[in-house]
Amino acid sequence: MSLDIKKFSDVLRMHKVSVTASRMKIFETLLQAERPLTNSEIVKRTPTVDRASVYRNLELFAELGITETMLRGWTPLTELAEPFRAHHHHMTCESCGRMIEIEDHELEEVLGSIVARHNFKLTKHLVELTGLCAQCQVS
Amino acid sequence: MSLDIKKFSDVLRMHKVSVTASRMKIFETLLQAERPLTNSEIVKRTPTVDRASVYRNLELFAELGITETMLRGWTPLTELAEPFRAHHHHMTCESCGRMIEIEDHELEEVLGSIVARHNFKLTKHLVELTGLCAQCQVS
DNA sequence: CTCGTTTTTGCAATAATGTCGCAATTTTGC
DNA sequence: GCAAAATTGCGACATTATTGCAAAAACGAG
Repeated sequence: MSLDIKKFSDVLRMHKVSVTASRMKIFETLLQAERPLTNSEIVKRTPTVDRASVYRNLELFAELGITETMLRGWTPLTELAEPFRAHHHHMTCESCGRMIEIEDHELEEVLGSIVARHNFKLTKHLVELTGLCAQCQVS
Repeated sequence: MSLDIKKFSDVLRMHKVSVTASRMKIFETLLQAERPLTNSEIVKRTPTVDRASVYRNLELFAELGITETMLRGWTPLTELAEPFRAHHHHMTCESCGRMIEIEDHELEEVLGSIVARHNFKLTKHLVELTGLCAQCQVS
């Protein structure tokens, strides 16, 4: 059994929710995804799991912090979060749709200081940059 | 006529799209909103405008940069962007739902340098912080 | 392993949300 | 004003999401 799968079932157990075949399927779908997916893509890619169960579990995953959600236009996209995926943000090209992952220490620090200033306790954060990539600027 | 309304119609004319009553209504709804709204809230708050027209125009507004969209859970929320609203980001309390607006020069600079490093040309960006506010941490 | 309990699932019905084509209306530029 | 172009409302439809409930699966104690 892959390490990720084991980590995943541990997280479920840790929160005292059952480890079921449906949850495994959905998790594997996200694990194998080449990019963040829409809800309906996830539904389509887990044909053995009923639509309702997919939704119920995606909501659960979000609550447990297993997944993160971002926005493309008006469509929410979901991908795995830490520790299944390294922490990162996204920079999306409006023209070609390419999505670059961003990891930046300084950014994280600035965010930390903003939060501290307001006495917030941060549980998650999302940064989305949108524009034109180098190629699409010239062509 | 309010200054915002005038600015709004100027933006429309500048992009050579018609200034219509529907667009005005939708814009006013956003202008009067006390917080970012979901699509269906906007539909409900503009009863004289057909659902389809609301959607078509919200899409137009987003293209023209009149509005910005962010995510609450899986639900996209829309609010006015610059110049109708000062540029800002959001910090949301998970417990009480309160949304604090963030404005931070250093943050903008770091984002700028990240973008430059990748030769992107930025058209917009979004920062969403989620956690517990000072009050909810103690209680 | 087996049993009783609890949780989760699938199903089916239904609600909510979003999209599309088209004729009628409104806006625009002249 | 008037003709052309853009936009709207309407209605039908497609897609997406939610809910109640009985059946099935997972759990944990013994």
